[in-house]
Amino acid sequence: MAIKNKDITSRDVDFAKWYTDIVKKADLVDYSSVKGSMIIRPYGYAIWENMVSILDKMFKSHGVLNMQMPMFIPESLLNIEKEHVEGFAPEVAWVTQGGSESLEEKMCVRPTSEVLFCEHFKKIIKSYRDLPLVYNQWCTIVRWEKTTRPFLRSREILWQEGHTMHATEEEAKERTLEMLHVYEDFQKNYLGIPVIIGPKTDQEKFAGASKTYSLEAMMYDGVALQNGTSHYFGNKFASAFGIEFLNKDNKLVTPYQTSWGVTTRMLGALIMVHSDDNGLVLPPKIAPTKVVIIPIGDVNEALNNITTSLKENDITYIVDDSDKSPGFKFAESEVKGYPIRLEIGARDLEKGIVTLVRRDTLEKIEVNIKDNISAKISEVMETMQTDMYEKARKRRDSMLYEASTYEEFKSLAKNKNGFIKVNFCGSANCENKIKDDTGLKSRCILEEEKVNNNCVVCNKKAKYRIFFGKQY
RNA sequence: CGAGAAGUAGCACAGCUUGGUAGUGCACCUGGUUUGGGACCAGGGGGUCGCAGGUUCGAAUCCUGUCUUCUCGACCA
Repeated sequence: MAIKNKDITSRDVDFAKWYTDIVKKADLVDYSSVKGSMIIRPYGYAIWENMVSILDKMFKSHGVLNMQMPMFIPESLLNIEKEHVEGFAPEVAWVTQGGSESLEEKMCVRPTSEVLFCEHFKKIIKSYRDLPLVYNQWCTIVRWEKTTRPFLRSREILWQEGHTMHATEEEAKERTLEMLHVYEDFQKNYLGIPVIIGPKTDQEKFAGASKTYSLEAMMYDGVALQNGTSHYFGNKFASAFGIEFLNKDNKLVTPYQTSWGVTTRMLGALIMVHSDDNGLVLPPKIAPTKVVIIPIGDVNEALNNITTSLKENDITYIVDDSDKSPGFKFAESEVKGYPIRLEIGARDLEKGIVTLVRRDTLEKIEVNIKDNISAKISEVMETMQTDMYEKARKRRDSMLYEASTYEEFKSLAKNKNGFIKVNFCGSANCENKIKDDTGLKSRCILEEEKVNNNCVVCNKKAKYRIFFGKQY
Protein backbone atom coordinates (compact mmCIF):
# COMPACT_ATOMS: atom_id res chain seq x y z
CA MET A 1 0.00 0.00 0.00
CA ALA A 2 1.37 3.33 -1.04
CA ILE A 3 -0.36 5.37 1.61
CA LYS A 4 1.57 5.92 4.80
CA ASN A 5 0.62 7.94 7.83
CA LYS A 6 3.38 10.46 8.53
CA ASP A 7 2.71 10.60 12.29
CA ILE A 8 2.98 6.89 12.99
CA THR A 9 6.29 5.06 13.29
CA SER A 10 6.39 2.07 10.96
CA ARG A 11 5.80 -1.18 12.81
CA ASP A 12 8.65 -2.83 10.93
CA VAL A 13 11.05 -0.08 12.02
CA ASP A 14 10.22 0.11 15.72
CA PHE A 15 7.37 -2.08 16.90
CA ALA A 16 7.28 -0.71 20.45
CA LYS A 17 7.16 2.88 19.26
CA TRP A 18 4.52 1.96 16.68
CA TYR A 19 2.37 0.48 19.44
CA THR A 20 2.46 3.57 21.64
CA ASP A 21 1.89 5.77 18.57
CA ILE A 22 -1.29 3.84 17.73
CA VAL A 23 -2.55 3.88 21.29
CA LYS A 24 -2.08 7.64 21.53
CA LYS A 25 -2.97 8.75 18.01
CA ALA A 26 -6.15 6.66 17.88
CA ASP A 27 -7.06 8.35 21.16
CA LEU A 28 -7.50 5.13 23.13
CA VAL A 29 -5.63 6.16 26.28
CA ASP A 30 -3.87 9.02 27.95
CA TYR A 31 -1.20 8.71 30.61
CA SER A 32 -2.04 9.73 34.15
CA SER A 33 0.34 11.09 36.76
CA VAL A 34 0.65 7.67 38.40
CA LYS A 35 2.89 5.16 36.67
CA GLY A 36 0.97 2.29 35.17
CA SER A 37 -2.43 3.88 35.80
CA MET A 38 -3.85 4.73 32.42
CA ILE A 39 -6.74 6.96 31.50
CA ILE A 40 -8.95 5.05 29.09
CA ARG A 41 -10.37 7.63 26.68
CA PRO A 42 -13.94 7.40 25.33
CA TYR A 43 -12.93 5.68 22.09
CA GLY A 44 -10.80 3.09 23.87
CA TYR A 45 -13.48 2.60 26.47
CA ALA A 46 -16.14 2.11 23.79
CA ILE A 47 -14.14 -0.83 22.45
CA TRP A 48 -13.79 -2.25 25.96
CA GLU A 49 -17.53 -1.76 26.52
CA ASN A 50 -18.24 -3.79 23.41
CA MET A 51 -15.99 -6.55 24.67
CA VAL A 52 -17.72 -6.48 28.04
CA SER A 53 -21.24 -6.58 26.64
CA ILE A 54 -20.51 -9.44 24.23
CA LEU A 55 -18.60 -11.50 26.79
CA ASP A 56 -21.15 -10.80 29.48
CA LYS A 57 -23.94 -12.16 27.27
CA MET A 58 -21.83 -15.23 26.55
CA PHE A 59 -21.17 -15.74 30.26
CA LYS A 60 -24.85 -15.48 31.08
CA SER A 61 -25.73 -18.07 28.48
CA HIS A 62 -23.33 -20.32 30.42
CA GLY A 63 -25.16 -19.75 33.69
CA VAL A 64 -22.83 -17.14 35.13
CA LEU A 65 -24.22 -14.74 37.75
CA ASN A 66 -22.61 -11.34 38.22
CA MET A 67 -21.90 -9.91 41.62
CA GLN A 68 -19.52 -7.42 43.21
CA MET A 69 -16.91 -8.02 45.90
CA PRO A 70 -15.22 -5.39 48.07
CA MET A 71 -11.94 -3.88 46.94
CA PHE A 72 -10.02 -4.46 50.19
CA ILE A 73 -8.55 -7.63 51.63
CA PRO A 74 -7.37 -7.80 55.27
CA GLU A 75 -3.88 -9.24 55.65
CA SER A 76 -5.08 -12.22 57.67
CA LEU A 77 -7.53 -13.18 54.92
CA LEU A 78 -4.98 -12.83 52.15
CA ASN A 79 -2.58 -15.06 54.05
CA ILE A 80 -4.89 -18.04 54.40
CA GLU A 81 -3.76 -19.72 51.18
CA LYS A 82 0.03 -19.58 51.36
CA GLU A 83 1.04 -20.54 47.86
CA HIS A 84 -0.97 -17.81 46.16
CA VAL A 85 0.21 -15.18 48.67
CA GLU A 86 3.83 -15.96 47.87
CA GLY A 87 3.03 -15.64 44.18
CA PHE A 88 1.56 -12.18 44.59
CA ALA A 89 3.42 -10.74 47.59
CA PRO A 90 5.82 -8.46 45.70
CA GLU A 91 2.98 -6.86 43.74
CA VAL A 92 0.47 -6.31 46.51
CA ALA A 93 -0.38 -2.67 47.30
CA TRP A 94 -1.10 -2.00 50.98
CA VAL A 95 -3.46 0.64 52.27
CA THR A 96 -2.69 3.16 55.00
CA GLN A 97 -4.79 5.78 56.69
CA GLY A 98 -3.62 9.35 56.80
CA GLY A 99 -0.55 8.41 54.84
CA SER A 100 1.41 6.43 57.40
CA GLU A 101 -0.73 4.49 59.86
CA SER A 102 -2.23 1.14 59.17
CA LEU A 103 -5.98 0.88 59.25
CA GLU A 104 -7.86 -1.20 61.86
CA GLU A 105 -6.15 -4.21 60.35
CA LYS A 106 -3.48 -3.99 57.69
CA MET A 107 -5.21 -4.45 54.36
CA CYS A 108 -4.42 -4.46 50.69
CA VAL A 109 -6.21 -3.64 47.47
CA ARG A 110 -7.26 -6.91 45.80
CA PRO A 111 -4.64 -8.26 43.37
CA THR A 112 -7.29 -10.93 42.56
CA SER A 113 -10.27 -12.00 44.62
CA GLU A 114 -9.96 -15.73 45.30
CA VAL A 115 -9.78 -15.23 49.05
CA LEU A 116 -12.74 -12.84 49.12
CA PHE A 117 -14.86 -15.35 47.24
CA CYS A 118 -13.66 -18.18 49.47
CA GLU A 119 -14.57 -16.32 52.64
CA HIS A 120 -18.00 -15.70 51.16
CA PHE A 121 -18.41 -19.25 49.85
CA LYS A 122 -17.66 -20.60 53.31
CA LYS A 123 -20.68 -18.75 54.64
CA ILE A 124 -23.13 -19.66 51.92
CA ILE A 125 -22.26 -23.28 51.09
CA LYS A 126 -23.92 -25.84 53.37
CA SER A 127 -25.38 -28.55 51.18
CA TYR A 128 -24.78 -30.14 47.80
CA ARG A 129 -28.03 -28.40 46.89
CA ASP A 130 -26.18 -25.04 47.10
CA LEU A 131 -23.79 -26.11 44.34
CA PRO A 132 -22.61 -25.28 41.81
CA LEU A 133 -22.00 -21.58 42.39
CA VAL A 134 -20.98 -19.78 39.22
CA TYR A 135 -20.14 -16.17 39.99
CA ASN A 136 -18.34 -13.41 38.16
CA GLN A 137 -17.41 -9.82 38.74
CA TRP A 138 -16.31 -7.01 36.45
CA CYS A 139 -13.95 -4.86 38.46
CA THR A 140 -10.50 -3.40 38.76
CA ILE A 141 -7.61 -4.99 40.61
CA VAL A 142 -4.20 -3.63 41.57
CA ARG A 143 -0.82 -5.24 41.00
CA TRP A 144 2.19 -3.00 41.55
CA GLU A 145 4.12 -3.94 38.43
CA LYS A 146 7.61 -2.61 37.87
CA THR A 147 7.41 -2.20 34.14
CA THR A 148 4.18 -0.89 32.67
CA ARG A 149 2.73 -0.37 29.20
CA PRO A 150 -0.75 0.76 28.21
CA PHE A 151 -3.16 -2.20 28.11
CA LEU A 152 -0.37 -4.79 28.18
CA ARG A 153 0.81 -4.27 31.71
CA SER A 154 -0.76 -1.72 34.02
CA ARG A 155 -0.93 -1.42 37.79
CA GLU A 156 -4.65 -0.90 37.90
CA ILE A 157 -6.22 -3.59 35.77
CA LEU A 158 -9.75 -3.54 34.40
CA TRP A 159 -10.92 -7.12 34.14
CA GLN A 160 -13.47 -9.80 34.79
CA GLU A 161 -12.90 -12.62 37.26
CA GLY A 162 -15.16 -15.65 37.45
CA HIS A 163 -15.15 -17.85 40.54
CA THR A 164 -17.02 -21.10 40.79
CA MET A 165 -17.55 -23.91 43.32
CA HIS A 166 -18.59 -27.43 42.44
CA ALA A 167 -19.54 -30.62 44.21
CA THR A 168 -17.27 -32.79 42.10
CA GLU A 169 -13.85 -32.67 40.59
CA GLU A 170 -15.21 -33.58 37.14
CA GLU A 171 -17.72 -30.77 37.17
CA ALA A 172 -15.10 -28.21 38.18
CA LYS A 173 -12.70 -29.44 35.51
CA GLU A 174 -15.46 -29.20 32.94
CA ARG A 175 -16.23 -25.65 33.99
CA THR A 176 -12.55 -24.69 33.68
CA LEU A 177 -12.56 -25.88 30.07
CA GLU A 178 -16.03 -24.52 29.34
CA MET A 179 -14.95 -20.98 30.18
CA LEU A 180 -11.64 -21.41 28.38
CA HIS A 181 -13.63 -22.22 25.26
CA VAL A 182 -15.90 -19.21 25.77
CA TYR A 183 -12.77 -17.06 25.69
CA GLU A 184 -11.45 -18.89 22.66
CA ASP A 185 -14.75 -18.44 20.83
CA PHE A 186 -14.83 -14.74 21.70
CA GLN A 187 -11.26 -14.04 20.68
CA LYS A 188 -11.52 -15.99 17.48
CA ASN A 189 -14.94 -14.89 16.30
CA TYR A 190 -15.17 -11.34 17.62
CA LEU A 191 -11.60 -10.14 18.01
CA GLY A 192 -10.36 -12.11 15.01
CA ILE A 193 -7.39 -13.33 17.05
CA PRO A 194 -6.26 -16.94 16.63
CA VAL A 195 -5.21 -18.47 19.95
CA ILE A 196 -3.42 -21.59 21.04
CA ILE A 197 -4.95 -23.01 24.19
CA GLY A 198 -3.56 -25.46 26.67
CA PRO A 199 -2.25 -25.95 30.21
CA LYS A 200 0.70 -24.07 31.62
CA THR A 201 3.68 -25.94 33.04
CA ASP A 202 3.87 -26.23 36.83
CA GLN A 203 6.39 -23.40 36.81
CA GLU A 204 4.18 -21.05 34.86
CA LYS A 205 0.78 -21.78 36.35
CA PHE A 206 -1.12 -19.42 38.64
CA ALA A 207 0.15 -19.56 42.21
CA GLY A 208 -2.23 -21.80 44.09
CA ALA A 209 -3.86 -23.44 41.07
CA SER A 210 -3.55 -27.13 40.37
CA LYS A 211 -3.95 -26.47 36.66
CA THR A 212 -3.85 -23.25 34.65
CA TYR A 213 -5.02 -23.10 31.04
CA SER A 214 -4.04 -20.09 29.01
CA LEU A 215 -4.92 -18.56 25.68
CA GLU A 216 -1.71 -17.75 23.85
CA ALA A 217 -1.94 -15.20 21.07
CA MET A 218 0.92 -14.20 18.81
CA MET A 219 1.47 -10.56 18.07
CA TYR A 220 2.55 -9.16 14.70
CA ASP A 221 6.18 -9.24 15.83
CA GLY A 222 6.06 -12.91 16.81
CA VAL A 223 5.98 -12.23 20.54
CA ALA A 224 3.41 -14.04 22.69
CA LEU A 225 0.68 -12.41 24.70
CA GLN A 226 -1.11 -14.47 27.33
CA ASN A 227 -4.61 -13.29 26.60
CA GLY A 228 -6.64 -14.93 29.31
CA THR A 229 -6.48 -17.79 31.79
CA SER A 230 -8.80 -20.38 33.28
CA HIS A 231 -7.72 -22.12 36.48
CA TYR A 232 -8.72 -25.36 38.10
CA PHE A 233 -7.99 -25.20 41.82
CA GLY A 234 -8.96 -28.65 42.94
CA ASN A 235 -9.85 -28.04 46.58
CA LYS A 236 -6.66 -26.31 47.65
CA PHE A 237 -8.32 -23.01 48.50
CA ALA A 238 -11.45 -24.71 49.79
CA SER A 239 -9.41 -26.81 52.22
CA ALA A 240 -7.37 -23.83 53.35
CA PHE A 241 -10.60 -21.95 54.05
CA GLY A 242 -12.37 -24.93 55.57
CA ILE A 243 -15.22 -24.83 53.07
CA GLU A 244 -17.33 -27.96 53.35
CA PHE A 245 -20.79 -29.16 52.40
CA LEU A 246 -23.01 -32.12 53.18
CA ASN A 247 -23.30 -34.49 50.26
CA LYS A 248 -26.23 -36.79 49.50
CA ASP A 249 -24.82 -39.37 51.91
CA ASN A 250 -24.89 -36.76 54.68
CA LYS A 251 -21.07 -36.62 54.76
CA LEU A 252 -19.06 -33.40 55.07
CA VAL A 253 -16.85 -33.02 51.98
CA THR A 254 -14.80 -30.25 50.35
CA PRO A 255 -15.96 -28.65 47.10
CA TYR A 256 -13.89 -28.03 43.97
CA GLN A 257 -13.15 -24.61 42.58
CA THR A 258 -12.28 -22.70 39.41
CA SER A 259 -11.48 -19.13 38.44
CA TRP A 260 -11.03 -17.49 35.07
CA GLY A 261 -10.35 -14.01 33.76
CA VAL A 262 -9.62 -11.72 30.87
CA THR A 263 -8.48 -8.11 30.98
CA THR A 264 -8.10 -4.94 28.92
CA ARG A 265 -4.95 -6.63 27.70
CA MET A 266 -7.22 -7.94 24.95
CA LEU A 267 -7.22 -4.37 23.62
CA GLY A 268 -3.46 -4.49 23.38
CA ALA A 269 -3.70 -7.78 21.51
CA LEU A 270 -6.30 -6.34 19.17
CA ILE A 271 -3.88 -3.56 18.27
CA MET A 272 -0.77 -5.70 17.95
CA VAL A 273 -2.46 -8.35 15.83
CA HIS A 274 -4.44 -6.30 13.32
CA SER A 275 -3.33 -2.69 13.15
CA ASP A 276 -0.96 -1.27 10.55
CA ASP A 277 1.21 1.74 9.76
CA ASN A 278 -1.85 3.86 9.00
CA GLY A 279 -3.38 3.32 12.41
CA LEU A 280 -5.84 1.14 14.22
CA VAL A 281 -7.61 -1.67 12.39
CA LEU A 282 -10.65 -3.03 14.21
CA PRO A 283 -12.57 -6.18 13.36
CA PRO A 284 -16.11 -5.00 12.46
CA LYS A 285 -17.75 -7.01 15.23
CA ILE A 286 -15.85 -5.19 17.95
CA ALA A 287 -15.68 -1.70 16.40
CA PRO A 288 -17.89 0.77 18.27
CA THR A 289 -18.49 2.79 15.11
CA LYS A 290 -18.75 0.69 11.98
CA VAL A 291 -18.89 3.40 9.33
CA VAL A 292 -17.39 6.84 8.87
CA ILE A 293 -19.01 8.94 6.18
CA ILE A 294 -17.00 11.64 4.46
CA PRO A 295 -19.14 13.97 2.35
CA ILE A 296 -17.28 15.84 -0.37
CA GLY A 297 -19.04 18.85 -1.80
CA ASP A 298 -22.78 19.39 -1.61
CA VAL A 299 -24.25 15.91 -1.29
CA ASN A 300 -26.98 16.36 1.31
CA GLU A 301 -29.68 14.36 -0.40
CA ALA A 302 -27.55 11.26 -0.90
CA LEU A 303 -26.14 11.66 2.62
CA ASN A 304 -29.63 11.75 4.12
CA ASN A 305 -30.73 8.67 2.22
CA ILE A 306 -27.70 6.72 3.31
CA THR A 307 -27.79 7.70 6.99
CA THR A 308 -31.49 6.85 7.10
CA SER A 309 -30.71 3.41 5.74
CA LEU A 310 -27.84 2.90 8.22
CA LYS A 311 -30.08 3.89 11.12
CA GLU A 312 -32.81 1.48 10.00
CA ASN A 313 -30.26 -1.32 9.87
CA ASP A 314 -28.62 -0.53 13.22
CA ILE A 315 -25.25 0.17 11.65
CA THR A 316 -23.38 2.65 13.82
CA TYR A 317 -21.81 5.52 11.91
CA ILE A 318 -20.43 9.02 12.20
CA VAL A 319 -20.42 11.75 9.60
CA ASP A 320 -17.22 13.76 9.34
CA ASP A 321 -18.66 17.07 8.17
CA SER A 322 -15.88 19.19 9.62
CA ASP A 323 -14.23 21.73 7.33
CA LYS A 324 -11.01 19.74 7.07
CA SER A 325 -9.84 18.71 3.65
CA PRO A 326 -10.94 15.29 2.39
CA GLY A 327 -7.37 14.01 2.48
CA PHE A 328 -7.08 14.86 6.15
CA LYS A 329 -10.33 13.08 6.88
CA PHE A 330 -9.21 9.97 5.02
CA ALA A 331 -6.03 9.78 7.05
CA GLU A 332 -7.87 10.44 10.29
CA SER A 333 -10.48 7.76 9.59
CA GLU A 334 -7.65 5.28 9.08
CA VAL A 335 -5.97 6.22 12.34
CA LYS A 336 -9.23 5.55 14.16
CA GLY A 337 -9.76 2.24 12.41
CA TYR A 338 -13.42 2.57 11.45
CA PRO A 339 -14.03 -0.64 9.47
CA ILE A 340 -15.83 1.07 6.58
CA ARG A 341 -15.32 4.49 5.07
CA LEU A 342 -17.99 5.85 2.76
CA GLU A 343 -16.86 8.65 0.51
CA ILE A 344 -19.93 10.46 -0.77
CA GLY A 345 -18.66 12.90 -3.39
CA ALA A 346 -20.40 15.13 -5.88
CA ARG A 347 -18.22 13.78 -8.67
CA ASP A 348 -19.12 10.16 -7.89
CA LEU A 349 -22.79 10.99 -7.54
CA GLU A 350 -22.89 12.26 -11.11
CA LYS A 351 -21.88 8.75 -12.11
CA GLY A 352 -24.46 7.37 -9.71
CA ILE A 353 -21.99 5.83 -7.29
CA VAL A 354 -20.45 6.22 -3.83
CA THR A 355 -17.06 4.86 -2.81
CA LEU A 356 -16.76 2.37 0.01
CA VAL A 357 -13.30 1.73 1.51
CA ARG A 358 -12.35 -1.30 3.58
CA ARG A 359 -10.04 -0.36 6.46
CA ASP A 360 -8.19 -3.68 6.54
CA THR A 361 -7.13 -3.71 2.87
CA LEU A 362 -7.83 -0.06 1.96
CA GLU A 363 -9.56 -1.48 -1.10
CA LYS A 364 -11.93 0.99 -2.75
CA ILE A 365 -15.26 -0.44 -3.85
CA GLU A 366 -17.69 1.50 -6.01
CA VAL A 367 -21.30 1.02 -4.98
CA ASN A 368 -24.26 2.02 -7.13
CA ILE A 369 -26.30 4.64 -5.28
CA LYS A 370 -29.47 2.73 -6.16
CA ASP A 371 -28.22 -0.45 -4.49
CA ASN A 372 -28.96 -1.30 -0.89
CA ILE A 373 -25.87 0.25 0.67
CA SER A 374 -26.53 -1.06 4.17
CA ALA A 375 -26.71 -4.59 2.84
CA LYS A 376 -23.48 -4.05 0.93
CA ILE A 377 -21.77 -2.70 4.06
CA SER A 378 -22.93 -5.65 6.14
CA GLU A 379 -21.67 -8.02 3.49
CA VAL A 380 -18.26 -6.33 3.30
CA MET A 381 -17.97 -6.29 7.09
CA GLU A 382 -18.63 -10.00 7.26
CA THR A 383 -15.91 -10.64 4.71
CA MET A 384 -13.55 -8.36 6.63
CA GLN A 385 -14.21 -10.18 9.87
CA THR A 386 -13.21 -13.56 8.42
CA ASP A 387 -10.42 -12.12 6.26
CA MET A 388 -8.82 -10.44 9.27
CA TYR A 389 -8.87 -13.67 11.23
CA GLU A 390 -7.40 -15.60 8.32
CA LYS A 391 -4.69 -13.01 7.76
CA ALA A 392 -3.73 -13.13 11.44
CA ARG A 393 -3.81 -16.92 11.44
CA LYS A 394 -1.59 -17.17 8.36
CA ARG A 395 0.91 -14.75 9.78
CA ARG A 396 0.99 -16.63 13.06
CA ASP A 397 1.29 -20.00 11.37
CA SER A 398 4.22 -18.69 9.35
CA MET A 399 6.04 -18.07 12.65
CA LEU A 400 5.44 -21.47 14.23
CA TYR A 401 8.56 -23.61 14.28
CA GLU A 402 9.56 -26.99 15.51
CA ALA A 403 12.90 -28.09 16.93
CA SER A 404 14.04 -31.65 17.43
CA THR A 405 17.50 -30.91 18.84
CA TYR A 406 18.61 -28.35 21.37
CA GLU A 407 21.08 -26.82 18.89
CA GLU A 408 18.24 -26.34 16.45
CA PHE A 409 16.12 -24.86 19.23
CA LYS A 410 18.78 -22.32 20.21
CA SER A 411 19.37 -21.37 16.62
CA LEU A 412 15.66 -20.79 16.03
CA ALA A 413 15.35 -18.83 19.28
CA LYS A 414 18.20 -16.61 18.19
CA ASN A 415 17.28 -16.07 14.57
CA LYS A 416 13.49 -16.27 14.34
CA ASN A 417 10.58 -14.54 16.00
CA GLY A 418 7.69 -16.79 16.93
CA PHE A 419 6.84 -19.95 18.82
CA ILE A 420 8.96 -23.08 18.83
CA LYS A 421 7.34 -26.47 19.34
CA VAL A 422 9.33 -29.17 21.14
CA ASN A 423 9.02 -32.48 22.93
CA PHE A 424 9.58 -31.78 26.59
CA CYS A 425 10.17 -33.69 29.81
CA GLY A 426 8.40 -31.09 31.95
CA SER A 427 11.20 -30.63 34.50
CA ALA A 428 11.85 -27.25 36.04
CA ASN A 429 15.54 -27.77 35.30
CA CYS A 430 15.05 -28.01 31.56
CA GLU A 431 12.60 -25.13 31.53
CA ASN A 432 15.06 -22.93 33.44
CA LYS A 433 17.88 -23.93 31.15
CA ILE A 434 15.87 -22.78 28.15
CA LYS A 435 15.10 -19.51 29.87
CA ASP A 436 18.74 -18.93 30.78
CA ASP A 437 20.06 -19.89 27.36
CA THR A 438 17.48 -18.19 25.15
CA GLY A 439 15.17 -15.99 27.24
CA LEU A 440 12.19 -17.98 26.01
CA LYS A 441 9.47 -19.21 28.33
CA SER A 442 6.97 -22.00 27.93
CA ARG A 443 3.66 -20.96 26.42
CA CYS A 444 1.27 -23.86 26.78
CA ILE A 445 1.23 -27.62 26.59
CA LEU A 446 -0.25 -29.13 23.45
CA GLU A 447 -2.48 -31.77 24.98
CA GLU A 448 -3.80 -33.07 21.67
CA GLU A 449 -0.37 -33.79 20.22
CA LYS A 450 1.50 -37.04 20.71
CA VAL A 451 5.09 -37.08 21.91
CA ASN A 452 7.32 -38.27 19.07
CA ASN A 453 10.80 -37.83 20.50
CA ASN A 454 12.76 -37.35 23.71
CA CYS A 455 13.00 -34.08 25.61
CA VAL A 456 14.68 -31.47 23.43
CA VAL A 457 16.91 -30.34 26.31
CA CYS A 458 17.92 -33.37 28.42
CA ASN A 459 17.07 -36.10 25.90
CA LYS A 460 15.23 -38.06 28.59
CA LYS A 461 11.72 -39.35 28.05
CA ALA A 462 9.37 -36.52 27.03
CA LYS A 463 6.00 -36.05 28.73
CA TYR A 464 4.31 -33.77 26.23
CA ARG A 465 4.75 -31.38 23.33
CA ILE A 466 4.82 -27.69 24.12
CA PHE A 467 5.43 -24.27 22.61
CA PHE A 468 8.14 -21.92 23.79
CA GLY A 469 8.28 -18.23 22.91
CA LYS A 470 9.12 -14.71 23.99
CA GLN A 471 6.33 -12.92 25.77
CA TYR A 472 5.06 -9.44 26.60
C1' C B 1 14.15 -3.29 40.70
C1' G B 2 19.21 -2.68 37.69
C1' A B 3 21.47 -0.01 33.21
C1' G B 4 20.58 3.98 29.70
C1' A B 5 17.80 8.21 27.46
C1' A B 6 14.18 11.99 27.89
C1' G B 7 10.51 15.68 30.26
C1' U B 8 9.92 23.46 27.55
C1' A B 9 2.05 25.42 24.54
C1' G B 10 -2.53 19.98 22.54
C1' C B 11 1.76 17.47 19.42
C1' A B 12 6.99 17.42 17.53
C1' C B 13 11.10 20.03 18.95
C1' A B 14 14.97 24.40 19.46
C1' G B 15 16.99 27.34 23.45
C1' C B 16 20.85 25.02 28.31
C1' U B 17 27.67 24.28 26.94
C1' U B 18 28.84 30.35 28.34
C1' G B 19 22.45 32.27 33.84
C1' G B 20 19.85 38.31 32.04
C1' U B 21 11.80 39.51 29.72
C1' A B 22 9.71 32.11 26.28
C1' G B 23 10.90 30.47 20.61
C1' U B 24 9.76 27.56 15.78
C1' G B 25 6.53 24.16 12.95
C1' C B 26 1.94 21.65 13.19
C1' A B 27 -2.67 21.86 15.90
C1' C B 28 -6.36 25.59 17.99
C1' C B 29 -9.70 30.41 17.45
C1' U B 30 -11.86 34.48 13.85
C1' G B 31 -12.85 36.02 8.73
C1' G B 32 -12.47 34.68 3.68
C1' U B 33 -11.22 31.45 -0.46
C1' U B 34 -11.19 26.11 -0.95
C1' U B 35 -12.64 20.60 -0.96
C1' G B 36 -11.63 13.07 -4.40
C1' G B 37 -5.12 11.42 -0.07
C1' G B 38 -2.92 15.25 5.47
C1' A B 39 -5.46 23.06 1.40
C1' C B 40 -4.40 28.58 1.12
C1' C B 41 -4.41 33.94 2.71
C1' A B 42 -4.91 37.42 6.72
C1' G B 43 -5.46 38.21 11.82
C1' G B 44 -5.43 36.04 16.89
C1' G B 45 -5.15 33.08 21.65
C1' G B 46 -2.26 29.79 24.57
C1' G B 47 3.55 27.82 28.41
C1' U B 48 5.17 30.26 36.46
C1' C B 49 10.10 25.41 30.98
C1' G B 50 7.50 17.84 35.20
C1' C B 51 7.58 18.77 40.68
C1' A B 52 10.33 20.26 45.26
C1' G B 53 14.54 22.33 47.33
C1' G B 54 19.41 24.80 46.75
C1' U B 55 23.26 28.34 44.57
C1' U B 56 22.71 33.50 42.65
C1' C B 57 21.06 40.40 42.50
C1' G B 58 18.76 37.18 38.78
C1' A B 59 17.64 30.05 36.94
C1' A B 60 14.28 26.75 31.34
C1' U B 61 19.80 27.11 31.71
C1' C B 62 24.13 25.37 37.34
C1' C B 63 23.53 21.69 41.85
C1' U B 64 20.51 18.00 44.84
C1' G B 65 16.27 15.16 45.41
C1' U B 66 11.85 13.30 43.43
C1' C B 67 7.94 11.89 39.86
C1' U B 68 6.63 10.42 34.95
C1' U B 69 7.63 8.44 29.97
C1' C B 70 10.60 5.45 26.58
C1' U B 71 14.45 1.47 25.59
C1' C B 72 17.12 -2.99 27.35
C1' G B 73 17.33 -6.63 31.32
C1' A B 74 15.06 -9.18 35.85
C1' C B 75 9.68 -9.97 37.52
C1' C B 76 4.54 -10.60 36.29
C1' A B 77 -2.03 -11.11 33.28
